Amino acid sequence: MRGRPERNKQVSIEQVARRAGVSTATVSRVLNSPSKVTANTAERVHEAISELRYRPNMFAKGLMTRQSKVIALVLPDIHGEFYSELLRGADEAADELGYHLLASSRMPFDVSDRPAAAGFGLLDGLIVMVPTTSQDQLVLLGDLNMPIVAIDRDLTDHGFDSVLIDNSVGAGQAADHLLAATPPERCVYVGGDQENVDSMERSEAFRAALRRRGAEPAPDQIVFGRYTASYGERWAKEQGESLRGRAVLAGNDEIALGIIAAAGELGIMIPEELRVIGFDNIRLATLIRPKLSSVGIPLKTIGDQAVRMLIERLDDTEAAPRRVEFPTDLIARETS
Amino acid sequence: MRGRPERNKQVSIEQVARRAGVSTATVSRVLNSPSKVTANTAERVHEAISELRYRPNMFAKGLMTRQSKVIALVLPDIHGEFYSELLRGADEAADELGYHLLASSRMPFDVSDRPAAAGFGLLDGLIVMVPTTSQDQLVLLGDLNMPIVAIDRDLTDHGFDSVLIDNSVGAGQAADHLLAATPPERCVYVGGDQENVDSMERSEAFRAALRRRGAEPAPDQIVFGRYTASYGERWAKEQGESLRGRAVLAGNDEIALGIIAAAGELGIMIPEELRVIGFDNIRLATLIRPKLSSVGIPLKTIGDQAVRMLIERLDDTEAAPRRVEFPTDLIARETS
DNA sequence: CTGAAAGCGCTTACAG
DNA sequence: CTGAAAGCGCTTACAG
Repeated sequence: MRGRPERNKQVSIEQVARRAGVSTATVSRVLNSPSKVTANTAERVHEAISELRYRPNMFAKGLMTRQSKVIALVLPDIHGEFYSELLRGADEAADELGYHLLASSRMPFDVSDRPAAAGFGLLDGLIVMVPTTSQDQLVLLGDLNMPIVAIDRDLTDHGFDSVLIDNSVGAGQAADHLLAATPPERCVYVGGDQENVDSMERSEAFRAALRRRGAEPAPDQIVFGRYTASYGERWAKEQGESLRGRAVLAGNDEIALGIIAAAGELGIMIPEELRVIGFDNIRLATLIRPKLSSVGIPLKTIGDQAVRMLIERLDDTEAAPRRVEFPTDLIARETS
Repeated sequence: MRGRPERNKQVSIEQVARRAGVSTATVSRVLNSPSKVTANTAERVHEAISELRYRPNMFAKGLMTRQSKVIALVLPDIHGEFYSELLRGADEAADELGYHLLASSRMPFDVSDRPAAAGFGLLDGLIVMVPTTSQDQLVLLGDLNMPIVAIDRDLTDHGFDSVLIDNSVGAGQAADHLLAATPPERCVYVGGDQENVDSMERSEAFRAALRRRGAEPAPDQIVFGRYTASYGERWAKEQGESLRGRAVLAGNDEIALGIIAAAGELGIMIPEELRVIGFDNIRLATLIRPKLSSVGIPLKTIGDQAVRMLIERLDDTEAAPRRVEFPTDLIARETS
């Protein structure tokens, strides 16, 4: 007989039990606590299971156990190079610990109303990257009433474990690196969205580095826009010839790439006439020529850590929220 | 019976019913079929719901309804630029249709054994990108016994709806474009993994284009490696000076970027001395200078289509598997 | 070690 | 329109 299998004809634990000549309780035991069962009966049950191609109903199971063994990673968007390593680290850790990790780009807005968002009810916990300082999102997270680990934002005060990125170290290194060969007044920070926490922290580290040299950055030495290449390109083109002799720390690699592209069109040589350092150290950084200097973030480690914290939290809802912070690090290459 | 084991304080439909002075059936109705309920009682129930902050237990609900309104998109890996648009298209369609989309990079191997993989049991359906010709994976998909839509591979014979990419159109355009200014014997296809269906199809289209000009490609004019920039770079460096005057169609943009990077180091000018066309048209293509020519794939449309087919399939398990194919298209920019 | 039975929190015919 | 009740497919104390 060919054709697609019929789904509605699901085999239940009851049928397995009957086939193996045992009770459903025993079938359940061989599946969940094999040590409580004779090798003999276990074998009979396993036979029945594979003969019938039995697969437990996860809804029924979840209804009793109150867990699904699936967790999700919610990112502002799952697109782009940036999250690659984060996902990879999280994925591997989840797998190692017997959980399944799913990624979502949608925040669970309006959980109570939107039917689709109800899917979150099936998850044991959430890892959420919260890049803005918006209060609304926090309220929503609280309403979710489930174990949550925050990435990139300290939410321990709100009761959430938090995995943080220390932007100041790497941004400071980058600024110092630029300042070593370019006068302070020719250095500039071109950041992403102003509401973005990382973007702010990086700008502050940049400002601090200048101050350490006794220089106060002018307003146009610290600017904010968007985390996109097109913003970088636009900014650079607005600067035009005045770009020559400057050194820029970009809010992320995309912005840096946009600036570099614009410089190419303007005939400005990098790094001879314009020095650029990006942030995030996306894989692409080593793909272009000259290779992009960038501040690296240990994203894989961060993903790994977030998963471990979440799964520990699942076992102990009461423990005080923990906070872990990872440093960033300048990787000087050819553009600086 | 002694006191009930107070495992949790989750509020149930029962408590809502009591508070509103109605039966649980009525509460369920105001949630799922409001038209069957008086406005008056509906209001009372809604009040109780928000006072108690009631949230339905999705496991119990799923046990009855046999659906979760959650679907997943399984990709070889969720990393990298390539899948951005695919995810975006799928995400938006799912949301529009009242479903929640989750992404996973793990194929549901060993579903019966691995506890983590059991999470798939909570999904209503799957969209799977199957880039290889491996038989094993097909068997696994069949074992899953759930609605599945395949992307990039025609699995209608196996009972799965399929969304296909017509590589030949775009690859043919690209080859013709190269052949218009470079003699056939100087043109080469540098592909990804040989087992990859797309990589093969693209090479065939390339070969066909040469033949249309009466030229038979030599073995070293069609090579396979991996879908990575480092492979492209390695290949290009092996060619060395012989690169000059060649025109290459790369298996994807990453390979193209690797080749371009190597050319940069070798001092070979693009496009004057070496012409390059990539595949996939990742966002990065317009970010480098010269801008990368590339064959575009309508990934967003593909993601959208896959979701719609899957959700339609959910409503009608019996209909014959459908197949939809989308064309590719050359976007000539500066590297060719 | 094993089974009978209660119960998890919902939905939905079936009566009223 | 509404309620009582059966039942979805599991797990797990409780007895034996």
